[in-house]
Amino acid sequence: MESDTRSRILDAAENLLVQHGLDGTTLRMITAAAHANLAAVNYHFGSKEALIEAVFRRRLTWLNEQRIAALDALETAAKGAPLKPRQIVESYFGVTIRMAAASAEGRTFMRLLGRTYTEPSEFVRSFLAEEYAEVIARYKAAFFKALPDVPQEEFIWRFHFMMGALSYAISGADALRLLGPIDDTDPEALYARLMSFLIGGLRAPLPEIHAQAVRKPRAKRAV
Amino acid sequence: MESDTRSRILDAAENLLVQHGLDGTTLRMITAAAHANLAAVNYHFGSKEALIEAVFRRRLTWLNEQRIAALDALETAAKGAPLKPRQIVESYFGVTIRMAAASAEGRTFMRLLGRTYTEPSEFVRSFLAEEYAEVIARYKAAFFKALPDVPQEEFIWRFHFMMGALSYAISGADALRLLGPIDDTDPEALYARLMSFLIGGLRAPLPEIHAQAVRKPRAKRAV
DNA sequence: GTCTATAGGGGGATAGAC
DNA sequence: GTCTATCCCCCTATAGAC
Repeated sequence: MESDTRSRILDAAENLLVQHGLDGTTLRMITAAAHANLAAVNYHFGSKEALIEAVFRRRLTWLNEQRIAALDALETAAKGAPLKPRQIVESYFGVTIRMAAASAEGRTFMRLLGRTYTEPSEFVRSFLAEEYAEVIARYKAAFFKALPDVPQEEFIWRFHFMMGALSYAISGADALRLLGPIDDTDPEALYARLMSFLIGGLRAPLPEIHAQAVRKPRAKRAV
Repeated sequence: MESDTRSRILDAAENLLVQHGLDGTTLRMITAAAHANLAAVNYHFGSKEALIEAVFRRRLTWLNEQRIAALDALETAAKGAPLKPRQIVESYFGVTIRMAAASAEGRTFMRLLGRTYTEPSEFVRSFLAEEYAEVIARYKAAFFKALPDVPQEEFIWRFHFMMGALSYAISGADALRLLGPIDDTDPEALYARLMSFLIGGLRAPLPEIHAQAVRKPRAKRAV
């Protein structure tokens, strides 16, 4: 069961990053936890930033491939017809929740990912943008086709809100436990709850601004 | 227009914290931006942690008082009858969005707050718990009364999801702009969009797990 | 109250032996 | 590939002059 130093460093970094954040995790903490030497990080990865990037890419590349594969399967089955919004949501978020459900490592990573969406660090932003480019393009296209009545800008906001709910769902342990004792040990239940909420939000009546925008293009811009 | 050193430090810290995070912001950055001396932070606040706490409490105490006042007004008007879920949601999130809408400082602070919910740092968690205790208790009680059919655990999750959507809504500029060009300069539009989504999610049909839980208490726990 | 100067610790990175 | 030792930088906090 001896894994090589490189993998041990990645595992240790993943665990520590989710606990202490990007800046709060030091190379000394990582190498100590990985039973490796301090210099090993620079030998294997080149720098702290490059290590962090490797931690994300290791699982994120695979995750996004799964998402695309799930969408491919749906679209093949539909033979060119638009998908149901529910199918698309289940496809995207289902793959995500399933990764969290499959293993403790998956959960750790998803929590790290949830935290990191709000991390404005430039270098993180750039490689996340790279990793997500294809998935985003594919799912946006599928949603636009499935919901031709929803203005694209509205949909982008709703997808954004869905990501927020997902993020909190996964990092639930960290964020406001203030709300009350919650049982987040049952991924199937979490999946069902989240899906119900997301579909409800996605299919909600459009806010009035759209009607206004059509009828009165020169309406006052509210403060 | 000369403000005192203490206020200038708080303002500078607020701006820098949202850009660079808690660990990424140094006292040197803050005092330089505030045109104050490095030692001034320790003189006025005692430590970096105490300064951060002061940054949050300065606006959060007021914000939560507003939320409670809004709920008080609704409940007085209702004379003991349950409120509509929509009213409660609009009350809580409306106050929040309004603070973001009112000024650039409000927006900055709300983005900082959104980021911080996922910050697992112990000292942050403890003073946030303190600041939120009363609001959470009041709103939970109002929701339970308004939605007697929704199991409390389900509601706690849904409130959690709503907080996530709110958080992403406010920190929209930071998080996945990948989704596409979004216009977050119109708080009224954002309010309308978010409210529509949140109400849709809150009122969504309950997931099947509840029916199962009632009918088969000994049902297999899904992995 | 505000400054300078500095203590004292910890950070990332690297040189060079093995 | 892995280690030790070390460089050099930046951090928070404080002592003490003004």
